[in-house]
Amino acid sequence: MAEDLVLTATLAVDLIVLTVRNGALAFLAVKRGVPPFRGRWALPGGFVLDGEPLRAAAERELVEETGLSVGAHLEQLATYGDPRRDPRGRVVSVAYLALVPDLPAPVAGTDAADARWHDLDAFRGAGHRLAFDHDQILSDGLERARSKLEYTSLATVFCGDEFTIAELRQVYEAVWGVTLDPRNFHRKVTNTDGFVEPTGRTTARDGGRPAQLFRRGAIELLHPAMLRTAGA
Amino acid sequence: MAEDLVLTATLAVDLIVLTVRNGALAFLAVKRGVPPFRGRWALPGGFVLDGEPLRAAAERELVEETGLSVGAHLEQLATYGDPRRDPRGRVVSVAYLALVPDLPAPVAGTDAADARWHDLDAFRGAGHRLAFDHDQILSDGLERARSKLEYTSLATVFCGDEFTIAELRQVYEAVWGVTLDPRNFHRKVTNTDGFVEPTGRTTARDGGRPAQLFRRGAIELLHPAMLRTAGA
DNA sequence: CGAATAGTGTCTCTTAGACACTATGTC
DNA sequence: GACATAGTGTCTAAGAGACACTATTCG
Repeated sequence: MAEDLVLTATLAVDLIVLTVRNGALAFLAVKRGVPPFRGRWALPGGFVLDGEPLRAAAERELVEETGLSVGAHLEQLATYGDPRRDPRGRVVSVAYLALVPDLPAPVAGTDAADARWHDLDAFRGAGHRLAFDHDQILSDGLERARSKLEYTSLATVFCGDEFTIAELRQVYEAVWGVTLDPRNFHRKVTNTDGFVEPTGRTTARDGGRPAQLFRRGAIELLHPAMLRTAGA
Repeated sequence: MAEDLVLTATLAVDLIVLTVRNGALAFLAVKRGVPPFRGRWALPGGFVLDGEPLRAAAERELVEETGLSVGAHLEQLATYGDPRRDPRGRVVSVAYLALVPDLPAPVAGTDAADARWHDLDAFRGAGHRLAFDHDQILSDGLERARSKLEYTSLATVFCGDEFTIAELRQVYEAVWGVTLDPRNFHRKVTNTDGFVEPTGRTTARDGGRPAQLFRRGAIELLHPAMLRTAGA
């Protein structure tokens, strides 16, 4: 292996930030203010700095580009290193997946012309294309999120600190694109030890019988798993 | 973001190559022939070349260092980018996980003093430590393999082209470190459409009643999943 | 009151797991 | 024959899903 052939690449991080807004799955995008792909929507992200851990770079870039901070859940997704994925040269990007509750509107940072939440189905239905290979990255992140809802209690990170069972169900319905039976869902969630814990308080924000409020339980893995089967 | 602070890192790939030998889970290691960590066991891997896709680098390094080629299954695992993970400087490593059938002994390449299969439990039981952060990478790969056996048909890639149900069961037992009921396992596997397909041939290599031989089926995802619960 | 949402009871079907039993080879 | 491994039958318990029913609010 000749030393002069060894690659020194520019390292970037990109973020798939998912949330549930108005019952629909949404992701965070920034409109590029500089070339390449100027004016196109892209995932938030940017270059890793010298001496900076990858995860720290992801957190920093999110704040810089959108004014939001992650808090809830941030995990590494995958690394994208196709030699031609960036027209500027060899840029290898480590993608991170963040799942967050319904946050305020983002504020575009210096390199961005705009930043906002996009309803995922609407964005794709309109035929929009993200910059670089970000459509692929977004798809991979979405698939990771969908499958993690099955066997972990991660759905709770989409909710606020206190939430009703119905709100939690709407998370599953939005992420999986299915309709679940509210009664069976309620029993399943409340019977799984450690999934959610009652706070003792109630809310009537939905107009019917007041619902109990819950918070995240201690467990991370669900036994048995939630099933992605569609209901009525 | 000042341009002079942007990181240009050296990119590497490392491989966790797992197989089942003599009923035990084993991984492939090379003894380092050059500093740093000279003389220590490490995962096979090396630097990505200019213009080379990451996955191609993983395949190339495996052949160069051990004479083995992957064939069966190779997937990206995670990327390790701690600024101090390599004493030579900032080296970011993309780890790949390979699952292979029982292959011949590896042959050490030019940079390696030795290359061989290590029984995983014996290696750890003896208190050996891999170079760099490779213990962590190995653990992560192992955990990925363990969980993927649950919900995919990947266990079959540990077997040869034709295998008996008992051989497939031994894969699960070795990877999960449990004992499974042969009768229930047999029924479960053969009743899951597309998991394995009968070849019509039999073998008597284990001294009892001849067993039917099967090959991999078409499906990739198992419904319902295999459960990691220990049997008698 | 009706409408709406929260939550429980209960039935059926499928599957996991335990394990008795039968089948077919070698020695 | 004994022994070993392959494979089937059957029972029980638990969970998924369907859905009738009760509970508690608002207007």
